[in-house]
Amino acid sequence: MNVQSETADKRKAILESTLELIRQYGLQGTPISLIAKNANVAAGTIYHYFQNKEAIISELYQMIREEMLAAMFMEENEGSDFRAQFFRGWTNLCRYFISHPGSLIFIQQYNSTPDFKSIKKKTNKIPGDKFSEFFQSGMDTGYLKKMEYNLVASVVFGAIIATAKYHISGRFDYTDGDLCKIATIIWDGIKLQ
Amino acid sequence: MNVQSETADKRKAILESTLELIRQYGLQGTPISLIAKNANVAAGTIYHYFQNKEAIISELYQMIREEMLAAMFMEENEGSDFRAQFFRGWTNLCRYFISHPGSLIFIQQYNSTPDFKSIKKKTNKIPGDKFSEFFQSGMDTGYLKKMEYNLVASVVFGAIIATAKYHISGRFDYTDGDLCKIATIIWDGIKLQ
DNA sequence: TGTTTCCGATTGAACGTTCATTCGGGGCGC
DNA sequence: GCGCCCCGAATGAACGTTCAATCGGAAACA
Repeated sequence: MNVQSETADKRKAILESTLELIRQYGLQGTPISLIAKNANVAAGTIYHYFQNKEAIISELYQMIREEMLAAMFMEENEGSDFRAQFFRGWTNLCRYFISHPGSLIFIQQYNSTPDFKSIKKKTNKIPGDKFSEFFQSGMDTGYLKKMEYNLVASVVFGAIIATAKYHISGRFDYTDGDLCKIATIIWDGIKLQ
Repeated sequence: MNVQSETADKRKAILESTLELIRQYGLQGTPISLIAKNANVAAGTIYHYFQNKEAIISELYQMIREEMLAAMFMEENEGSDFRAQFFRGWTNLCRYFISHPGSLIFIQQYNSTPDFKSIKKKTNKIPGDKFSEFFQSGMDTGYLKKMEYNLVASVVFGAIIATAKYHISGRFDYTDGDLCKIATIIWDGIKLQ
């Protein structure tokens, strides 16, 4: 096929194939054999690139977490006011999940699969802090009601997940305008009245 | 043990044991053998009461859905005004999940397990309508902003799930007062300003 | 009451399948 | 010919499900 090292390609193919299959069949519904077939690779080859199935899952988890952060803080946010930053951040993350359904499904399944709970702990702390700082700054500058971070988090992140899930499942269809409306609802709930 | 028919007890024990094990080990992490041991029953006995594993899961799903509805519309809501009805309904459902962690975990896993998606369709319609009517009446009587149901649903239900999940996972602790504060955030977001 | 018959409830070993992982070998670049 | 990449059949553990055998109490009969 290509000139460039196929080694990297195979590894990437395995990861992509795994994510795609998990989106379709779920975490426990995608055996190694299927991953191999879908990546045009023999089952044994997978064990050349990864220690075991869990290592694939783990690497996908790390990748997706980084993508999420990158998606949320995509553009320069420094210049604009707090409300605009919030809207951009919220809709960005929501759109990320909507346009990467595999990522949402993966994260949901990963989080509700007790086997993987132990590994998670390592990388848990950083994102929470970043978000919490953002909302704290909103309170300090008088944009937001004074309230604890965990209360805001429930509403803000809960709505992101729910919206993306509804959209992906086909239960509802959300246009860009709808996302803005939802962000407005949330904003009206958290802003200093 | 007891005088009363042990037949009914065994059936119930199997269901309860299954729910408890799923809470601990997840849906695919609880084999029939474990369910049997935990219910003090032989593996074969389970197949006397249920056609197969899926039938147990299915029955649990129906049970929990009914419990959810009952929890949300627990008290008489007819007399009070819309705002009070909303607060009671929201906190009731949230508290239900917090005090029945197995139910939340089960529902989450069930919804994200493609194998069971097909059976779900049968009972999907009724609850959505009930909720949608409730919010529609709020808009008609001038309590809520005019907006489509699916926009409200994302925020309201998203926050319930997220709050209960945070609480159960031990990430945050929510007191009754906290639940009220979250409900207030949401109310401020959806009410007619 | 004592004995026999009968039937649903219960058991757990056995079965067939599926899965993650291993292993021995084949081909290709150096 | 050595090392690396890759293959796919083989392996064994785990699982859902089946089934022939047993249990225990209720009904029938004496």
